[in-house]
Amino acid sequence: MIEEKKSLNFLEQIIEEDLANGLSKEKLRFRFPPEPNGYLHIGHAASICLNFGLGLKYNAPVNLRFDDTNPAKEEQEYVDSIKHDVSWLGFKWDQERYSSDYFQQLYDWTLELIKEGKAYVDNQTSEEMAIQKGTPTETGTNSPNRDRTVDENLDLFLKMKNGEFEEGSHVLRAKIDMKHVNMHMRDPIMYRILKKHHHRTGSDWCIYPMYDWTHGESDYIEQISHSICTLEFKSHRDLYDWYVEQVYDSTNLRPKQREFARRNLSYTVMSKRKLLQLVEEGVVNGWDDPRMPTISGLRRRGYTPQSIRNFSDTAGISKRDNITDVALLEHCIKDDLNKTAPRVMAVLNPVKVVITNYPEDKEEWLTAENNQEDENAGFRKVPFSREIYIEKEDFREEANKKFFRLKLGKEVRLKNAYIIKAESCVKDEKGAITEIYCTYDEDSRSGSGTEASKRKVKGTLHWVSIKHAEKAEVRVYDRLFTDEAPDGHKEKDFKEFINPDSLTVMNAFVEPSLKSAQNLDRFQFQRLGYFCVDKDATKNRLVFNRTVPLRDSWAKIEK
RNA sequence: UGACCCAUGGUGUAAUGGUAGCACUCCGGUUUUUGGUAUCGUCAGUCAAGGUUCGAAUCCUUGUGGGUCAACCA
Repeated sequence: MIEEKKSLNFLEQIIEEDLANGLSKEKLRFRFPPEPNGYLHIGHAASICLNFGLGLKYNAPVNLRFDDTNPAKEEQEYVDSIKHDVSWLGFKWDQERYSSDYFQQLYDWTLELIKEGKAYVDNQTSEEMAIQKGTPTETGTNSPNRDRTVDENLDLFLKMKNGEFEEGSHVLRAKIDMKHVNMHMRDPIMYRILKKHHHRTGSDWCIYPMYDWTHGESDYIEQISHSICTLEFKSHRDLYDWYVEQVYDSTNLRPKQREFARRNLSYTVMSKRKLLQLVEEGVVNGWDDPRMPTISGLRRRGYTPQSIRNFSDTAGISKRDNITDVALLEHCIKDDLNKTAPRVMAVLNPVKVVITNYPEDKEEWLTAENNQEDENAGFRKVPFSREIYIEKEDFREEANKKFFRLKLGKEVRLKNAYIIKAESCVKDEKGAITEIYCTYDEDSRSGSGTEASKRKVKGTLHWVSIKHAEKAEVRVYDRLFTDEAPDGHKEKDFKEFINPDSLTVMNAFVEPSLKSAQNLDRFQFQRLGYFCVDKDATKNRLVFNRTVPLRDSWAKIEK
């Protein structure tokens, strides 16, 4: 047996190294730490798949921790949607935690720090403090309040906590080093006054800890072995370590922050701010608009959890800036749906075909295979009659040999039905074809086993019987932006690249078996693509979203 | 005029001192009652220059290019 060794990404290598250096496997613990102030997107999915993937790989617990230290922006609604998205992706967290669970512990530790002379209250304006902070190339200068006595600091901090000061008037700062080369180490703010209602702690607090003071300590409290975040936090690592050092007890594990590059996707934007802009300005119809790269958008678009997980695994993890081709994501969903989606027939752009030698009042229910990629998928019945719809693009009066479809005097196979030959057509005053007259070969019924049924004809078309067809609204989506990196242009706003044709609504006809389709049911409309039922559908109105089209090599030949 | 991070085909990633591999995309062949799928194949890469070494994508130096860092955001 050949043991194929799968290569490790750089984070797994770090973990393996730690294990080799004596860290016991039981101590491995991870977390996914979203801030509940927005919806998750495909970039978050990369982080979710990474952290939960490590949990699965090492059989280690993974906490879902909401980083809720800013009551001004955070809401229960986001907590709910995040939990839904993570579950939908198929991951199970060990514990559901909130940074706000640790407010008291953080406060107690802060008192200790103040007593040790490692933190002080500053009541300058933010402008004054910003000036003293210096720049990346110039060192900072000390605050005039830096040398307050411990008693003074304790007293002022207590007053901050008790709500005796106005918002913005005082902050608590860690006393580190205003000349430090890393700006985050220049006496960072630990607490600010915010007299706001918190979604979990209500009005218990009017001081709230900042991210840096909270995150590492939360990791420490939960004993997270590897705290994985994106690269922009790299320079926070010094501070993360400094804070953890203040409370670290050597009988415990010291968490380790490591950073990876966030995942970018071509032809879209990923920042919460820009996504929000698209929603607020009505470019899209909400966070779950199927054109959005949000998890909820992808879900509504018809993406499966498995396809998103496959995408994350295939795209991998590294430390370099990247723009992953959206074609890879599309490949992953096609690959998944090809194996699982039932095939059905739908005509998006219909033209009427009359089969002149088929009896007026006859109808047949023909047998159709649900999915030839899945032998357990079974069969269904599809009605056939004298008048059917086919796609307009599937007929031409004349065409060259490369056109395998219907043309005058030539034959094609109707999928699961008969071979027909086009005899004539009718056009309106503008020259558009309105009706096609065909004859059929009665002996050629699919699956009948006759000689005629086995005849090789080059083209096979999908169709629906007019009198049995269901009407359906079909929403055909294209990429939201016309540029591969819409926010990668310094001189141009990303909205200049919005694709005006990202949504086309079509009035389609679908086979009757689709009448009972439920929200999120996924299908392959044969020869067209993968589609799923949209939440806008009702009992009396079918609505489908096109998830992704099938590969279309004919379109290429045509060019 | 700083510190730190990064640099492998068009894209995303492997190879951690010993044959530059995989996936996507593109292009072509075969099969096909989906111009789908499957399958076979083609094109295509180590940022540059030095150095160390029998041997460098890998180690060192210097460049070049890209990114990050100065919210009472996370």
